[in-house]
Amino acid sequence: MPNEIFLTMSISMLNTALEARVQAFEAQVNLSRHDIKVLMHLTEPKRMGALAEDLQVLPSTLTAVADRLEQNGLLQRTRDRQDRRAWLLEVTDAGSTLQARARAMATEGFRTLTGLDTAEIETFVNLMQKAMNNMTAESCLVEVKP
Amino acid sequence: MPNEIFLTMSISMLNTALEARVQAFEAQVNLSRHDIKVLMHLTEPKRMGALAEDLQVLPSTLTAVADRLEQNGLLQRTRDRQDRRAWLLEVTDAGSTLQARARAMATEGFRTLTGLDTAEIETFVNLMQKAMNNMTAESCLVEVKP
DNA sequence: AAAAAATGTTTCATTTAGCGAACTAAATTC
DNA sequence: GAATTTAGTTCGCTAAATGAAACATTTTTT
Repeated sequence: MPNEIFLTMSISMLNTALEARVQAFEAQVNLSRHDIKVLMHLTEPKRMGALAEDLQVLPSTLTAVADRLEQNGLLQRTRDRQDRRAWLLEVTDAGSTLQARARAMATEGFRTLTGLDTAEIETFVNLMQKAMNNMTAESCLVEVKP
Repeated sequence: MPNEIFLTMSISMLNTALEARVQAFEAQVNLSRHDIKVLMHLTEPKRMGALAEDLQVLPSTLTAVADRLEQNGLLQRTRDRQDRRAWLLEVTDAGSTLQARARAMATEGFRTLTGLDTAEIETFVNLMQKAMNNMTAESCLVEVKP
């Protein structure tokens, strides 16, 4: 099996396992794992469109998610002063608290699941940083559009 | 941001991007990307239950997928001689051909998307091998069950 | 040996998540 | 100023997954 295929399949399986581990947390915070994932991507205030791009979904997909997170007091929508069509999504204090809990859980989960040590994790980070840079700089993502 | 969080998010984004690249192929072969993913996991004959475990879904999820792949002549179901309740899924010649095409496409896609060179890919494989071994040996996957 | 429990897969109703066209309002282009 | 494009929402639709129940078979218990 070519290395790239092994990696593609392994990445998928690891991703699935990491997402599955969010299951217990879902019940605790009354959010779906997709909602949690969206919240975790809000490391800074972002426009709906930019967030959709990050997550590679259509903006219409995020409307309901933003509604739920807003209703749960975890984020707030504010108009972008530079373009009154646009909304900025910003995490609230409650949202930050939840993000911190989710990060702690995910950090521990990642280690438990993969069994990688600190040096290996740093190597992994270097590889993924290069991959992420390549994905964005080269604009070789498949653009999500209708 | 802790390394583990960066990795968790990057793995998710890379996985999404890899899956998105299957889109053109879907139209060519008249299968959904989920069907293609299931087919690609059949590197050897497997039981429905084992395949479900690999993919971390319930067996009921795979019934319709197996139906479509069988109807397309890409796999066949045979009874497991060791347990007549169980079905073995085995890729047909046509299925192997499609797998080969998908592998070629995914191999090229992986390189293009990540920009990683051969040495980096080998490092990545070592890390992922350790992670996969840990995931299965430690039985620390969240068991998928109703 | 018979009965009970467990397992493997399917069926089918339900839920969830995403798409995509159409819409409104705002910005940009001509 | 008018036409075109963009940002996000609405809403109908589809696909994918769950999960309980059913059936057949196997395994375990009595």
